[in-house]
Amino acid sequence: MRLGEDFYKQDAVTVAENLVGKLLVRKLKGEKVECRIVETEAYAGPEDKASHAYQNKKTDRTEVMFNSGGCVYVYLIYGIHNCFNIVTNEKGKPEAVFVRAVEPLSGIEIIKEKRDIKSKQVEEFTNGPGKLSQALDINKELNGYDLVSGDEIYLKTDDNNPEYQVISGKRINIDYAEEYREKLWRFFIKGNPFVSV
DNA sequence: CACAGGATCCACT
DNA sequence: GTGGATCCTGTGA
Repeated sequence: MRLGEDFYKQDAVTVAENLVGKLLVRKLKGEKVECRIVETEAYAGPEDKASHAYQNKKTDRTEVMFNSGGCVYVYLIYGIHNCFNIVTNEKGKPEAVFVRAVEPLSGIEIIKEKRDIKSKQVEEFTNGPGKLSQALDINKELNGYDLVSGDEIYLKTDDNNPEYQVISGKRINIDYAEEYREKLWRFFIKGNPFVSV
């Protein structure tokens, strides 16, 4: 079942935790490429020193984070990689969930084509934020895209109800965030080979 | 207008 | 384990 508005309008930590195990559907070349989300991080509002929207900082880049939950936030990092985020909570509250890793379920051939690396390890195709963005052709054109009503990219529940355990931990590469480094706002599926670290 | 730096990845040693 | 890539963005002059 497709995730609706209500799901995204919860706080970022709740959404981050519940997003693990959900399916990400991306339309590429007229085909539906499906992936299971295996790792997320919450960037939770104006008090979070790790967030781009810390202290409600509103700029051209962070503006989408202030939209109501359910739209896409894409930004470029290190001049190279796009990062895929999902905006959460009510309009005016700048919160988002960063999707760090996914497990491909269908459309592997398309993913391989989009990724251009020597390694043939399947895990290497989508086990990191920049990697999954490249694999699923996620770029700035999708910034602000509506996951609730759009057709190019959206989320749904996994109706096969697989067994998995969700673990929380500290977020990655946010050394600048002082005491917010310690927050256990990273969530991932225990033992899943596609988890990034 | 100029500049520093980043929610990373990959090839190489 | 490590360094280079590479460019957009935010900031301050």
